[in-house]
Amino acid sequence: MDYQGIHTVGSDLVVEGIRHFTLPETLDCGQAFRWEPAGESSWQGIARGHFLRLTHEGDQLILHDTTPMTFETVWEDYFDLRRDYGALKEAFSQDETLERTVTFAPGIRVLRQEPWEALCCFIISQNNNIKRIKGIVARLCELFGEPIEGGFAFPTAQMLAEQTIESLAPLRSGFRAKYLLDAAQKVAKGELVLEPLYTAPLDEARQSLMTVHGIGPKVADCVLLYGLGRIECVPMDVWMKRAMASLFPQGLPEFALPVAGIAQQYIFHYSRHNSALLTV
DNA sequence: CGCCAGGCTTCTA
DNA sequence: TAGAAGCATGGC
Repeated sequence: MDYQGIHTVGSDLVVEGIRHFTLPETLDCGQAFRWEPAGESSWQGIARGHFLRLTHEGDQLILHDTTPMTFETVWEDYFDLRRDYGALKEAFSQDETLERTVTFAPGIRVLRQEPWEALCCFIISQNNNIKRIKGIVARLCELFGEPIEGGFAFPTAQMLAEQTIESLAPLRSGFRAKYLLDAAQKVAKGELVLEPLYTAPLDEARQSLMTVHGIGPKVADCVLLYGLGRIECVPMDVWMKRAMASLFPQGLPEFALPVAGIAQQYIFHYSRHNSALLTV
């Protein structure tokens, strides 16, 4: 558990004694695409159908206009605050290289996003850059998402399944539009059911995701890690391949394998910001 | 302007 | 079955 307790101040919810969590490192490390800075020490975004603005002050995390109920049912899980990152990072420190990547951005946590949203976002991410991914995701929500307080919810598979390549054109998502459509249709028809993938055997889950046209091994692993809580999963994109070859030519240390996806997030972020240090 | 982007599908040998 | 080309669009 990475916080001590909560209390309310007016309409805000204050998380006391927050540890192993900083907003820029967690919300801007390439795992989620709907968060943006909102002033000094504050960020805002929409996830799980809720708008949230939050502020980090000292060891307090302030969730503005949030009830204890919403914290307990949405945000505590989304930010994975029940997980003990202190223990995790201490374990990672057994390996000198892994320790270096953790020290570089110690405030990273792996978010527990909605599987359908993660699926769409990482389809969009393929052969794309972060800036444009965010733009496409924003347009996707504005055009097809349910209006909510503060913006738009992520569109449902049913809503997207009713679209066509032509009606998706305003997204300017290029060749990925047909992939989104196929994913939406398979989910809407029940040909792909995401719920069981939280617990299904990993390779079975991966194969199931890869039945979607446009989902390969890397996107499937992103959905498993970021959307389905499968923290043993390591998405191997170009940066991770480079980082692994350079920093861990023998592979990750064995003790890290059960939580390799979390290690991956530190390594990924480190390699993106220290590409000059990666030989090979 | 030209290269590249948290890859995948399709074509080719 | 491996490796390369093509893909839409726009960031830098």
